[in-house]
Amino acid sequence: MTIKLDLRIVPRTVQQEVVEKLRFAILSGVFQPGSRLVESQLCSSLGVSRPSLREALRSLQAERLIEIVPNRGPQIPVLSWRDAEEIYEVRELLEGEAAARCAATIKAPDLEELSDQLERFRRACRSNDPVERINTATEFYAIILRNCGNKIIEQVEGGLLARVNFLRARSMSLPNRVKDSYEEMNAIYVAIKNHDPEKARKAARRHIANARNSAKLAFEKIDQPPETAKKQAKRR
Amino acid sequence: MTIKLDLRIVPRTVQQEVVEKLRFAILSGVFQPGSRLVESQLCSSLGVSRPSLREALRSLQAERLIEIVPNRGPQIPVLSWRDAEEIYEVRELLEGEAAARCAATIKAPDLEELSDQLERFRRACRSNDPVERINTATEFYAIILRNCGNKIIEQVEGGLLARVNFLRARSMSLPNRVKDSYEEMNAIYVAIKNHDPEKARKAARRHIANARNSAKLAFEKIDQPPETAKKQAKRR
DNA sequence: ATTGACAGATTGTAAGGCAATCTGCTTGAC
DNA sequence: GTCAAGCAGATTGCCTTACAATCTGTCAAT
Repeated sequence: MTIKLDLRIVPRTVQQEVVEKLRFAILSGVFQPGSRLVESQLCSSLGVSRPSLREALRSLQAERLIEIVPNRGPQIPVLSWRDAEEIYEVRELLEGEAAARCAATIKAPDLEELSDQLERFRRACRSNDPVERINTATEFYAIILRNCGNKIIEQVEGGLLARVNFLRARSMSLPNRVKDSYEEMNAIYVAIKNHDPEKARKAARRHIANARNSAKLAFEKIDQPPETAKKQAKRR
Repeated sequence: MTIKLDLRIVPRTVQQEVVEKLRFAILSGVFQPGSRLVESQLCSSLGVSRPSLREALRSLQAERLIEIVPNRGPQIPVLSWRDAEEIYEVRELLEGEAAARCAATIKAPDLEELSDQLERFRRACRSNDPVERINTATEFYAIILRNCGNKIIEQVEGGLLARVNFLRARSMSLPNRVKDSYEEMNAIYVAIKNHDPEKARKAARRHIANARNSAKLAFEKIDQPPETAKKQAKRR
């Protein structure tokens, strides 16, 4: 079997770099939800012209990472709990399906990669590095999604995950959540290893459902001081 | 109960109009798959400046209605059958879920609207107006999606539907497909009316699965003369 | 306290320009 | 005749400048 390698070189354009930089910044929580992004400021801090920046903003708008109100400009959307909940509901469907397909079709080398990644997550849990926990967990899901045999699921999930990602850091830091999280992910892995699609689907769904519940607790904690939130809302 | 009316006026910007016009044009099949879109031509035919057009193109790119290759510009993506199949697979999941939720929660007035729309579709089937058939069928699904209580499902489905829409006109025109289609949609409606979520889910999934099979036949019919397709591909 | 008007800030859109890249055609060598 | 090299035109990526439309906040007037 020959190695299937994609040699295509995709030139990196300014526009792409801006999209990636801004996406990373948004996901990292650099901008407060509800805050406005001023084009001229972004231009100077990124070192690009306004047209290039505006193209990048349109891309992010279509990804729903920012909202653009005509004549007011781009701003970081304020995610209500209901919004987040709906995303988790769809993720439950899609990740369940992905895990089931994965269990049916995954090959040995990919399975091994999944196992390694789970181990990495376990180690990250023992250490006290929340960023590493998120990264290893994300990569664990990513392997499942890559091997589910359906690129659309992968694409859609990627978009949804981005939008609730900032909740994950908080919910992961809830007491006991890390340990539960590992056990749930291990259950998914075992079901996939045993090529049991329905068990894998259930395990994945349960995992997302639990993550949703943790996220809800975390969300209420964030939203608890309503004074600050209301002032913020009024100011814009 | 007071009437809940959204009085907000959203000013229409040039870039929005361009996005809508181009999206409509793409979905209507004005451009051949694989053909390139030249910015200067689009600018003059739309009567807008290049920056505005390019912003609109970025939006469409993020919707995956066009592809933009650096230094080559935008082009209409060539949908392989596998791509289309994967979209149908995800639609089966999502529309099934939407129908089930709809069955659980839909209220009388919306149910009546659904019934009316089904009747409109039935009439469109009797007439020989393929455009009207597609429109009424699309609106039938849209009502279900609107009432499923999850905006994310609605959004994702909208994006997916757009990308396989051009296949629907062809698969609908296959012999007997119209009649089967009506009966399947009627089954969905009856299950929703009876507030039977699982039956609604199954009916919706069966409907999409059948639509997928018809689309496959239609797709093979399009793709049959490989000479033309290859010449087209070579030319770009 | 509410209204009205004004100034400053910001966005929406256009136009022009130039370097980098791609494409197709021609030329030249074998 | 075939194939590689090179050239010219077309096209895109990106920047700068510009200006009208719109929004926001302030301040005076009622």
